[in-house]
Amino acid sequence: MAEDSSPEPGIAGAPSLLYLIKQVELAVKSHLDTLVAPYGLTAIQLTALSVVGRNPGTTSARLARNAFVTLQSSAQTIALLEERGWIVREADPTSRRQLRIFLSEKGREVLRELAEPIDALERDMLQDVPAADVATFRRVLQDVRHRLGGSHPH
Amino acid sequence: MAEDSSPEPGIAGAPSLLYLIKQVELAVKSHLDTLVAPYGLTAIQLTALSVVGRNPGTTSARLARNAFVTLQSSAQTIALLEERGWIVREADPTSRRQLRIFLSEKGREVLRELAEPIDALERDMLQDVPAADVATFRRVLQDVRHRLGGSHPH
DNA sequence: CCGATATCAGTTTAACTGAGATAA
DNA sequence: CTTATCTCAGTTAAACTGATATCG
Repeated sequence: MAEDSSPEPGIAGAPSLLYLIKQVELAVKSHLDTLVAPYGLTAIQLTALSVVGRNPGTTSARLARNAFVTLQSSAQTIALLEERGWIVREADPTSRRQLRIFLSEKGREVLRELAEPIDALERDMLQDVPAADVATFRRVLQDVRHRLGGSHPH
Repeated sequence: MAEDSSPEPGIAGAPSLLYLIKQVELAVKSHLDTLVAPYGLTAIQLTALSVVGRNPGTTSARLARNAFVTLQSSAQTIALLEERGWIVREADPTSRRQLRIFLSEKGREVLRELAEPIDALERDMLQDVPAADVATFRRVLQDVRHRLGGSHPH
C-alpha cells in the first residue's frame, strides 16, 4: 500500500494514479520552465510551439480542443506567441474564417536549439528504467489519453 | 515512428514522452475540474485538499516544495482555501513560526463525497489496461518523480 | 547573524464566462 | 438558419519577483 516515496519528509506518497500523474507533470513543468526561461518562454508556450511545429497550418480552435481548453483561452495564448514573434498567422484563402498558424523563423530556431536539452531531460528522467517498461509507460499514456479524450470545455 | 493517435484530426501525435505526460495531465485536469466545479473548487485546490487530508498538520512551505512552486504561490492558494472554509490553520505551540494546516469539517466532507467519482474516473481511464501494465505505469511514474524531484524554485 | 517561515504588494500568465461579428 | 471560428471585454486563479518581519 505504501504511502511512500516522497521528495519531502512529512509529505506522504499519493494513493492515486491521478495524483502521481499530476506530480510528475509538475516536476516536468518545473524543469522545462528552467530550460526555456532564458528565451522568455514558459513551458506551456514551448508545448504550443512544438505542436505548431509538428502541425503547420493548424488553427487556434484546433489547438484548443487538443489542450482541453476553451477557444478563447487558446486564442489568447496564440495571440501572445504571435505578438512576440514566435509564430505567424495567415488567412486561409479557401476559408477566410480560419487563421492558419505557422512557426516563424525565430520559432523554428528556438525549437532547434532546445531539441537537445529537452531530449536530455527525457533521458535523465528515464535513466535506470528498463526499455520495456518505458515502452509500456508510453503505451499506457497513449491509451489513457484516448480514453479521456472525449470531453472538452465549450 | 507513428505520429499517430490524436483526438483531433490534423493534430499529429506527440513524439516525446514529456508531451504525452502533459496531454494526459491536461485531460485529467479537465475531467477533474468538471467533477469539482459544482463545489466551487478547482482541480488544483482539490489536489491541495487531498494532500492536506493525507498530511494533517503540514505547512504551506512544505506544500510548496511538494508542488515545485514558490513559498508565496503556495501560501496564496492555501490562504484562499482557508478564506473559503475548506481548511483551518493553527499556530504550532512549540514553533510559533509555523502554521499547521488541517482540513475543516467542510473539507473532510467534500473529500468524502468526491472519493467515489474520482475513483470512477481513475477506473474509467484504465479500463482495458492490463493490471500488470498499470503496475508498471505506476512504478515508472514514481521513479520519474524521484528522479526529477531534486530542483525547486526559490 | 543566519536560515526558514510567513506575509504584503505588485505583476504576469493563462484559464474562465459572456457577447458579438462573420463566413461556410 | 445554423454552426464554427475568431475577437473583445471583464473576471479569476495561480504562478512569479521583491521586500519585510520574526522565530529558532
